[in-house]
Amino acid sequence: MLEKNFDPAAVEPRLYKKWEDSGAFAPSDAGETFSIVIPPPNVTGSLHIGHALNNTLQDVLTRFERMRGKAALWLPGTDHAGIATQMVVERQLAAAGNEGRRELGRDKFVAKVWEWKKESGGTIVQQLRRLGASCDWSRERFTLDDGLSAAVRKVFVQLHKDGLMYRDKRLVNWDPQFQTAISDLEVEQKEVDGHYWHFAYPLADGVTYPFPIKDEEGNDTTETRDYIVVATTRPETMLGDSGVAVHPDDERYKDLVGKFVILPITGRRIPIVADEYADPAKGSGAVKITPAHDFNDFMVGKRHDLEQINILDTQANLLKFDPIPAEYQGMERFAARKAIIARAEEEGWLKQIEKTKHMVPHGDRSGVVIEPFLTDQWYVNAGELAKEAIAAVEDGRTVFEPKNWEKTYFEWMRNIEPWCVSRQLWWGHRIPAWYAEDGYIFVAETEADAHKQAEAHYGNKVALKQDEDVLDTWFSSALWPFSTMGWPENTEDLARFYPTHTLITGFDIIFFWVARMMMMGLHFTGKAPFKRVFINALVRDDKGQKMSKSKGNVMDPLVLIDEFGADALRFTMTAMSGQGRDIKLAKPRIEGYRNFSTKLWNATRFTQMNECARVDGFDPATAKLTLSRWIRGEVQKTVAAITEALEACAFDDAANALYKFIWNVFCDWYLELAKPILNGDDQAAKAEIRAMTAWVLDQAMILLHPVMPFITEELWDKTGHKDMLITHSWPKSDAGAIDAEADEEINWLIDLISEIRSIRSEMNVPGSARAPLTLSGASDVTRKRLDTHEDLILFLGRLSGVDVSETAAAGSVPFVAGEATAHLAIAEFIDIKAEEARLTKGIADFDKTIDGVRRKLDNPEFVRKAPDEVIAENRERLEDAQNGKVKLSAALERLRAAQ
RNA sequence: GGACGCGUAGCUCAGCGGGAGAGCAUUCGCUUCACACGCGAAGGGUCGCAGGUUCAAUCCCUGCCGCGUCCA
Repeated sequence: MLEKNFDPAAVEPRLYKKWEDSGAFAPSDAGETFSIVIPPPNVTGSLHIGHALNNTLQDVLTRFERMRGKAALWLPGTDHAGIATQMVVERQLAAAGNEGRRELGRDKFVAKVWEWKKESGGTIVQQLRRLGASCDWSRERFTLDDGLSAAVRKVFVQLHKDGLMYRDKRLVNWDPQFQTAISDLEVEQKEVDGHYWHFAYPLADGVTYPFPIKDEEGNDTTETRDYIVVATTRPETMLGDSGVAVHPDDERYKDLVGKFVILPITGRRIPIVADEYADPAKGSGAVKITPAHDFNDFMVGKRHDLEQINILDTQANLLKFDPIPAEYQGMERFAARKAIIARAEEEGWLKQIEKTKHMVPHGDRSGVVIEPFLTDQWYVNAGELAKEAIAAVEDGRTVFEPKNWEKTYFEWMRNIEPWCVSRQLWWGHRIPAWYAEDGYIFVAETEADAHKQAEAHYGNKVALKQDEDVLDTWFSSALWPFSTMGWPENTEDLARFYPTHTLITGFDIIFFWVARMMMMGLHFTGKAPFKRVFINALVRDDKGQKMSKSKGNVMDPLVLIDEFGADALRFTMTAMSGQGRDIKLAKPRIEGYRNFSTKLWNATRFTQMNECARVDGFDPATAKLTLSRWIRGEVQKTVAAITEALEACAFDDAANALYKFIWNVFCDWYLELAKPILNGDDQAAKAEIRAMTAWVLDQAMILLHPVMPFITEELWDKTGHKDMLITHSWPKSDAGAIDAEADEEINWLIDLISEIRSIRSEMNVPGSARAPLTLSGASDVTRKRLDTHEDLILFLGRLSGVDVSETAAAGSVPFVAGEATAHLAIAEFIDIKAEEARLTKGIADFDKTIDGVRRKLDNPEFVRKAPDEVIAENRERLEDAQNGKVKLSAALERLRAAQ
C-alpha cells in the first residue's frame, strides 16, 4: 500500500540516479534519431527560473521522443563565458588580497581560472539533475575542451582563407573597466539625466554671418555672429573634434560651409561641412564631429575625410601626450569633462546649459559607461555568411516556432554588421594568428604551421609573436551544434545526430547565438544546424516584472523544487508555456500542480485498495462494459491530443489535456462510476473493471511521464512494473477506440447525476438524505440505461430508488433529462418559493435560447447561406429548448395548482 | 520613430467565424469507506473603444485608446 502522500525530496535523487546508472539517458544505438543540443549555460552560472523553463521543455521533448522509440540525444554542456568568468576570478583574487591579473601574468592567471572552473564550474550542471533533465552526461562538453578548441582554430583559419576573417580598424564598443572590446549586443542603452552644453566655436579668418533671433518684442530679426554654437553631452570629446557639421539645407549656416572654426583650448583649425546627419531642429542645428569617439561622427568623418583623433587610452583617461594639452594629460574622462566645462565658462564660450535625458551605453557586465573606441580588431564578414542563413529560414530548412520570431531573425540578419570577434581578455580561445616583426600576419592552426608559413614567406626563420587576444565566447558557441558532436572529425555522432532536430531557447539570444549558429553551421557543414527553433517565453514575477536580483523578486527554482517537488515545477512551466506570451509565475500555481500530482498518487492508492491489478495480455479492446468502452475512448482522445501537442511544441495544450484527463475524467468520473462495480457482486464486471482500471492508470502514467517524470516513475515501480517508465513505449493512437454509443450513454449518465447533485445542493438536501427518483416520458433507450446503471445512479445521486412512471410523487422536484422528465422526491426539503424561482429561471433560460435561435432560423439569408450542419444544429437546439420549456412550464403549473 | 505582442470572470490565462471557458480566489454544503494538497454545488464577463466585412464577429479588416518588449 502506498503512503498517503508522495515525498519528492526522498524519491527524486534516488530515481535520477537509477535512470542515470541504467544508461537510459544515452540514445539507443539504432533507429530514427532525435537530437537537441542544450543552450550551454555559463560555466559561472547557477540555475535560475529561465533555465528551469527552458530545460524543462527540452526534457519534455526528449523524454517524449525517447518513449516514441527514437534514438533521443540531449547533449549537455557549458560555455566558458569569457568576461564573466574572468571577472569572477579577478574578484576572488582581489577579495583574497592576492596579486591581480596583470601582476600574476597570463599563464598563472589562466591556471587560476581553470582551478576555479574545476571547483565551482559544475554547479549548474548538478542543478539540472535536480530538475530531472535526462541529458546524456557521457557526452557533456565545454567550449574550451580540446576538441571544441580545435574546431575553433580550424574555423578561424578557414574563414581567414575564405577571406571572411580579417583585421580592421573600426570603432568598437570599448569597456574601460575590462579594457576589452565588447559586442553591441552586450551594450545596454540606459536613459540617464544629462546636459547639453552649448559651446561657441569662434569662426576663423574673421568670418561673420547674420543669425536669426527674436528681438525684445518677439519680432524676427538677426544678429551678426563671429562664432557657431554646437551642443554636446560629452564636452571632453571636443579635444578630438575635427569638424563641425550643418545640414545642407539649413539657410542659417549656408554661407559657412567650407569655412573654418578655431577649436577652443587646442586652437586647432577645423572645417565646417554640410552633412544631413546634422538636424536643423535639434539644438543650434550645428554639431561638433569627433570621428574617433562616436559612431555617427565616424560615418560623417568618413564622408568628409575628417581626421580621426583619438584622445583616450584603454582605461578611458585622456592620453598622456599630444594632441592632449599638457594640463589635461592623463585626466580621468569625467574629471576632464568638468575641467573643460569650467574652462569654457571662464573663457566665455559656454553659451547655455540645457537639461536633457539621453541614452548612454553601459557594459552589461561591468556597468560602466562604454566608449566608442578606435582599435584594430578581428572581424568576421557576417554579411556574407548571413546570406545562406537567411535563405535557410526563407525556404523552410529551419522553421521558427512561433513563426513570428522569423521576423526578428530576418530583421537582424539583413542589417548585420561585421562581427568583431576579438576580445582583450585572457580566458578563452587565443586567436591563432602570429605576427612577424614587420607586422605581417600568419594565420594557422598551430604555431609550427605559422612558422612554416613565415619561413616560406621570408625564406628564413623569424621570430613570431602570437596575437594576445582571445575570441568572443559566442564564436565558439556558434559552432556548438557540430563541434560538440566531434567536428571536424568525421564522427559517428556527427553523422547520426547532426543536424539537430529542435533548438529551444529564449528570444533574447536569437541574435547572440541562434543567428550565429545558423551562419557557422551552414558555412562549415553545409546544413542548417536545426530543423526547428522553438522560442520559449520569458518568466516574470506575478506582477509581470522581469525577475532580477536588484529588484529582489527572483524565484529560485531549487527552493521551489524543495517546496513542491520537481514535477510540480515542471508541470507549471509546461502548462504556462503558451506560445507568444510571457509567463507570470506565482506560487499558488505551482502549489496547484503539486496538488495535481497528489491527486494521481491517491488515485493510484485507490486502485491498489481495490485490487486493480494489471492483467498480463489484457486487451482493452475486448472490454464489454459501457464504462470500459467509454474510458478507452477517452484515453484514445488524450493520447491523440498530447501526441499532437508535443509534436507541435504546444506544451500548454499537452499539459492541459493531461490535467483534464487525469483529474476531471479519470478521477472525477471514471473512478467514481467504477466504485459501485468494484463494490458489487458481479464478478465478471468487477474483473473487467479492475483490469481496465489498471490499464488506464498505466496509460495515464505513460502520458504524464515526459512532464512529471519522478512521480510517474515511482508509481510505475510501486504498481509492480518490472521495466522503467523512462524507456517504456508511447501508446499508439487508434481512432477506432472511440465508441460513440458508449460516449453518449456515459454523457447521459454524467448529466443525470450532475442534475441530481445540483438540485440537492440548491434545495439544501442533507448529504445523508436518500430520495427516490422517477422518470416519466422515458424512451426505451433511457429505460435500458437506467436499468444498466441503476447501482451507479443510486450511489452517486444518493438515491433510495429509481423507477419509471408517468405519475410522479407529489411535491417532487422536476428537471429535464434528455427526452424524459426526472422527478426527485424531496418534498420535505422543498421551499415552495425557491422552487418556483428555480422553475421560472429555468423557463427564462430556455426562452432566451429559443429567441436567439429562432431569430437565426427565421432569417432567410441564414437558411440560404449557412452550412447545413450549422442549421441542423440550431434546429436541434431549438427543439430541445422548446421541449425543456414545456416540461418546466407544466411543472410550474402543477406547483401553483398544488398551493 | 520602426517592429512585435498583449488588452476575455476579482487575479492568471485558454479559446479565435456559428451555443462565453479553465485554474486560483470568493460563497454555500460536506469527517461520502483514494485524496481537506480533498468532494459536491453556486455566484461572477456590453470578450479595451469606434467603425467595416459577413446570413452570423470575442474571433477577420481599419482606426483609436491603454500596456509591454525589442530595435533605432
